[in-house]
Amino acid sequence: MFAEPTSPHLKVYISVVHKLKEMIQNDRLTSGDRLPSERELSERLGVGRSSVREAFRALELLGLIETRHGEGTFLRDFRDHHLVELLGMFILQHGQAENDVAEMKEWIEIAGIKRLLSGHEEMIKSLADSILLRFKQGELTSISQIKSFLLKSSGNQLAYKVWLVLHDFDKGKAKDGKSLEEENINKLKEALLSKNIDFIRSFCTMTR
Amino acid sequence: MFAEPTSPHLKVYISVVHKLKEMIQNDRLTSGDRLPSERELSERLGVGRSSVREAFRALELLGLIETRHGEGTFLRDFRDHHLVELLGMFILQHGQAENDVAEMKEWIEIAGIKRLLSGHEEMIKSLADSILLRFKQGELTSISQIKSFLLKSSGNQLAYKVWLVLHDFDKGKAKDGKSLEEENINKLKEALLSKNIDFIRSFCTMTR
DNA sequence: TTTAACAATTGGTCAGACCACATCATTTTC
DNA sequence: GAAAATGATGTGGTCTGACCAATTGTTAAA
Repeated sequence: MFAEPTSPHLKVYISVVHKLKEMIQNDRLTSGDRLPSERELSERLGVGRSSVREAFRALELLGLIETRHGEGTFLRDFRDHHLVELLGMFILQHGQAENDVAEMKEWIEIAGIKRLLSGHEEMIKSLADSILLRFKQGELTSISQIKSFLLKSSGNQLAYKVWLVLHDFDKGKAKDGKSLEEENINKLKEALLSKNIDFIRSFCTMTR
Repeated sequence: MFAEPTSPHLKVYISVVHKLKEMIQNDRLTSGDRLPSERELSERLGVGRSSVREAFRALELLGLIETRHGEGTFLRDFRDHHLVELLGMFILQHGQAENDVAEMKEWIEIAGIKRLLSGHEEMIKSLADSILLRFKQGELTSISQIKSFLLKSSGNQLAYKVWLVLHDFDKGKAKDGKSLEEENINKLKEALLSKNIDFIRSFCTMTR
C-alpha cells in the first residue's frame, strides 16, 4: 500500500504494520480484541521487540490501537482515532485542507441522500417519520445528527464511516447550533417524499 | 492535546511528539528543513533514543516527516500526509462490501468532475486538450487513468487521495481494459466542453 | 470464605552494540 | 593539477538485554 518502489529494504516496523493488518483481517479481529504481546510478536515475526514497539506506537498515536500497561494491546474502534488532533497539530494550519474536507463531506451527503431517494417509497416514508419522531423525542437535535442518521440509513456503510471521519475534522468550524424547528423537519420530510433535491442540498449546507 | 486525564505518567514518546511540535513552531521550520538527529534529541530531551525513535516512526508513518538513512530526518510537506491510506487500511479491512467501495468511488468521480466543470471555460478547454494530447502520446491509456487525471485536476486533493485508495481496493474487480479509441476521447472532450453530465456519468461507469 | 502474599505476564524505558548509508576531507594515483 | 580511491565521521536501522511498573491469576495463610 505504501510506496516501496526502489528500495528492497522495507523498514522492519513498516512490515510489522502490514503483518498486523493481515493478522487483523485474517483473524477477523474487531474493536476490543487483544493483539499478541510485544514479545510474542517479536518472536513470531522474527524481529526485535523495538521494531514491534515502533509499529505499535505509530498505530497507537493514530488511535487505531490502545495499549494498557500490564494488560496488553487492544484494537480500538476506528471512530476513536486521534487523526483529528494529529492533523490539527500539523496540517490544518494549511487553509486548503479545511476546504477540501468540508467540500468532500458535502459530496457524500448529497450522493448518499440521492441514493436513499432511489429506494422504495415505503422505506423513505418510514424513514421520514422516524426522523420526525426522534426529533420530537429529543434524540435528533442538530442538523448534523439528522445528516448522520440519513447517511447511516442510506445503505453505503463505507461512505457513512468516511463521513464520520470528515465530520470530526469539520466540527467546530461548522455552525451546527442553528435553531432547528419542527417546521424545518416537516419541510425536510416533504422534500424527501417529493425527492426535492434542491431543498435537501440547501438543508445540507445550512451549517455554513 | 492528547488525553492524559488519570495518568500523570505521560508516555515519553508522546512528550517527544509534543516537544517536536513546539520545536517546529518556535523555529519556524517548514517542509524540507532538517530536524535534530535521534541521538542529539535523545540527549537534549534527556530520554532514551528508542523513545525518540518511537515518536519519529509514528510521525513518519503519518507522512509528516521523512527519514533518510545516513542523512537525517526532515520535515515534509503536510499536504503529503498518509492519513488517508492509513485509515483506508483499517477502515476498509472488514471485508467491506465491495459494492460500497465501487459506489463511493463513483460518487467522488461524478462530484469531482462536476466541480471541475464549474471552473473557467478556458481551464476546461485546456484540460480536455491535454487529455487528448496525453492519450495520443500513450500516457493515458485507460479509463481509470483519465479519471485519475481529471480528479487530480479537480482541485480537491483530499477527494483525489481518497479516490486513489478506493481505486486500489476496487482494482481487479473493474474491467478497465476496455478498448479506448480516440473516438471516445473526442466524445469525452465534447462532453466536458458542453458540460454533458450524463455522458460523463456513463463514461465513468464504463468499467463495470 | 476471605484475605494476603507471591509469581508470571505485559508494557515502558533505557543503554549499548553493530550494521548500512551518506558526506566530506584526505590521500593516492594518473 | 585533476580525478579517483580512501577513510573518518555522523546518521539512521535494528537487535539484545536489562530493569522498572502495572495487572492478573495463583497460592498460601488467616
